[in-house]
Amino acid sequence: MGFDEPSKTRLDLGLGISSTSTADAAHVNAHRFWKISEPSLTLSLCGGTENQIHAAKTVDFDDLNRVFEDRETDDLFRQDSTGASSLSNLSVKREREHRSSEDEVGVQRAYRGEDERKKLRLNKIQSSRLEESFKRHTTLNPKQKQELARELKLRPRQVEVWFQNRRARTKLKQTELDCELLRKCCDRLTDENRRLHMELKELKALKSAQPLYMQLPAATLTMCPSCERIHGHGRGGGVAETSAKGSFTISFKPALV
DNA sequence: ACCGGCTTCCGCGTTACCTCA
DNA sequence: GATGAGGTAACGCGGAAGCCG
Repeated sequence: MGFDEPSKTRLDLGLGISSTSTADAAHVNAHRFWKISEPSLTLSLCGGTENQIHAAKTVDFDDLNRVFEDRETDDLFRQDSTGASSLSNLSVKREREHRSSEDEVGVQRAYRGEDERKKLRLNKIQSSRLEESFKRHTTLNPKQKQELARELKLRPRQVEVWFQNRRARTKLKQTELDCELLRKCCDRLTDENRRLHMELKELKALKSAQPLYMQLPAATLTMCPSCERIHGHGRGGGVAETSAKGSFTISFKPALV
């Protein structure tokens, strides 16, 4: 299971979330997880309908190929066989700028009307395969990315973006769950607090209405058979003595250290 | 050992498109 | 058919980390 395995979100009462990096031999940069420490509330995001694999009935590879050919553009050629970028960061930025300037002059408008750059909707097979892969590992190393892209006839960039968005969705869902849990926790504590306040109030009322010996725990009270006095030994060495007939005296002796 | 540039990857915020009620 | 909401693919940006000269 991809996201419930590494993404254990810390959930202390202050919502202190710390991001930690974990080195992975295959992909050092890829594992930044939300770590949890005690006390923790581990939530399982797996299961449920979201991750249920869509039942794949038939595969129209011709359709897939058509889609692939339509989208086989810049990003595909940005990747060499090892998945390393062949364009420098500067080039990417320049390209971004170029694209945005193109958009300004109406190119974006143009492709919106054409099938070529219409937003791709991944089919069920692709989605389920990606989900399946995500369950195994929430990040991909370049090789995995390439293989998955080849298998699904997508550009590596698309696979990468899908994983990024998927992680974001997972995190969002986890945050929502955490919020819900915290809210419930807060409600519980509020109730408990209210109950304790009531209890305290009752005890105070009881205390002001009761004689002193009644306020002491029963185990600390002893009745003197000869004088019919009750002896209560307080914590600080103080002794409360109450006559069974009503009158009482309190005496303190220094506590032995 | 330290530094700066380059590259890659990621998270985050946002946009644009699609689907559905 | 029009519309608004929700889902999600894609983008842009900045930061972190590794590598290299």
